[in-house]
Amino acid sequence: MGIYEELVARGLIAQVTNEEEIRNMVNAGKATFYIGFDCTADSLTAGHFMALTLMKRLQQAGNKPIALIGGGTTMIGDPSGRTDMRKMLTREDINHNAECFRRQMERFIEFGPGKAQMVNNADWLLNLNYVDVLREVGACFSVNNMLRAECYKQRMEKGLSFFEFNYMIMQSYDFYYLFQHYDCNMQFGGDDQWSNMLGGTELIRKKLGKDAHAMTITLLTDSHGMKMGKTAGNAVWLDPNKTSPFDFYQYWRNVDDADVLKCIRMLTFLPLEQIDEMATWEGSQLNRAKEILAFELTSMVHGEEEAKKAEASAKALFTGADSANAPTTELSEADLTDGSIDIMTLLVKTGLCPSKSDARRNVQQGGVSVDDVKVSDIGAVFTAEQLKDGILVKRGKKNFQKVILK
RNA sequence: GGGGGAAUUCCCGAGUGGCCAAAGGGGACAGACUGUAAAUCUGCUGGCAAUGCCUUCGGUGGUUCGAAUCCACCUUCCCCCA
Repeated sequence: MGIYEELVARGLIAQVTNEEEIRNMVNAGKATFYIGFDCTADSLTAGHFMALTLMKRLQQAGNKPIALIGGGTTMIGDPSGRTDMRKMLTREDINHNAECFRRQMERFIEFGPGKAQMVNNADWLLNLNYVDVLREVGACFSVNNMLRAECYKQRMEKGLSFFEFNYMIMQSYDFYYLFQHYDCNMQFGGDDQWSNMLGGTELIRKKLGKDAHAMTITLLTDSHGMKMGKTAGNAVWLDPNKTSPFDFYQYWRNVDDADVLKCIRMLTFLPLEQIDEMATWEGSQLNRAKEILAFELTSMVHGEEEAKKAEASAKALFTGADSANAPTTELSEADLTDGSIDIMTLLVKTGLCPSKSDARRNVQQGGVSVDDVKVSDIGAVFTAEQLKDGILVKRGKKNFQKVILK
């Protein structure tokens, strides 16, 4: 089985421009492909993770990845699937973000001569001359066609500025540029990028009379059709300072029954035979599959060491065993009032609740416990004596902090 | 260029002088049930030194005892005509 067949079997491929040619090229390790990353934040997210694993899979099969940092395109912002315009970022922010991306990617992909490369489209986009671009590139685009593109549909109702409308042209130019200067013959991207990507292959055909390829990755959605990798609108980050390894682990540990197998297939590197066997598991047995998923992904992103810790913490928390690896908050004497601390202040200090009002609600609704004893009195107080040995504070079933007085 | 409309809390969306921290829905959070799942039911959803006080209805001023609500100007967006 070639790499292309494996990608299909894992359900990773959504659309391709020419299946036959792409299969041959990819299986023979002859593709030089790029994936663009918009650097709108200072960390990659779980959503980018799939793209990273895909680059890795293809690299292992002998193909050459190019990670394109959108230092130039981020100056505009992709309107695809958005209902409002993105906030404009400054150049300094964008450069900082690009640097953060690079560090995270190096964990997955081998960069170096003859291996993967990283490029920044700021290097060629920012110096373009407006009139030249209009004459050379703009002439190749039909506004009529662009308006029909799926990615602008939503914006046709809310309004789309000319500024953003140009995003597709910039992205197409990237491919055109990489095709000429880096022998890049294929573009990868999320399925929502399809129309932007076709813009690139069209441009190359019109300007150079040559064929380039495009291939999209299935968007990872849950059983309700929502994009995965987000919790309550917040992204699940790959940066351990933004999403702790434990929270990262828990995110995957808690996916829907209906989504586990799909996630394992698409995101992990476990052999397909092993996955097919898991597919026969049912009911509560799926919990085992979720543990595997969470462990595999956490070790890829944060290392096996961290994955083991997260797994141990999770087990300890839910089985009531020792809490040696629990996330810990250290308090000092200064955090105490008259040698003790009340439950509401404690919840806020540990970050378990955002405000005292919220802490009060949680206590009143019976969601708070300390060392597995429910706290129902909002005036409950803990003394320095109790805190010295450490106590385990829980809000709800899944949020907890060990608190210790230093 | 001309005319008309809109901006409300995490999101959608009611509210057109006091009864408004602001209906309803979604989401989130907590509880019950479970398998750390889903579905369902219940509670809850600005903050605080909490039967009270403070901040919030695009921005800035104004009218009024009192403004999300009225007036002026500004900003942004939508629609129609050119």
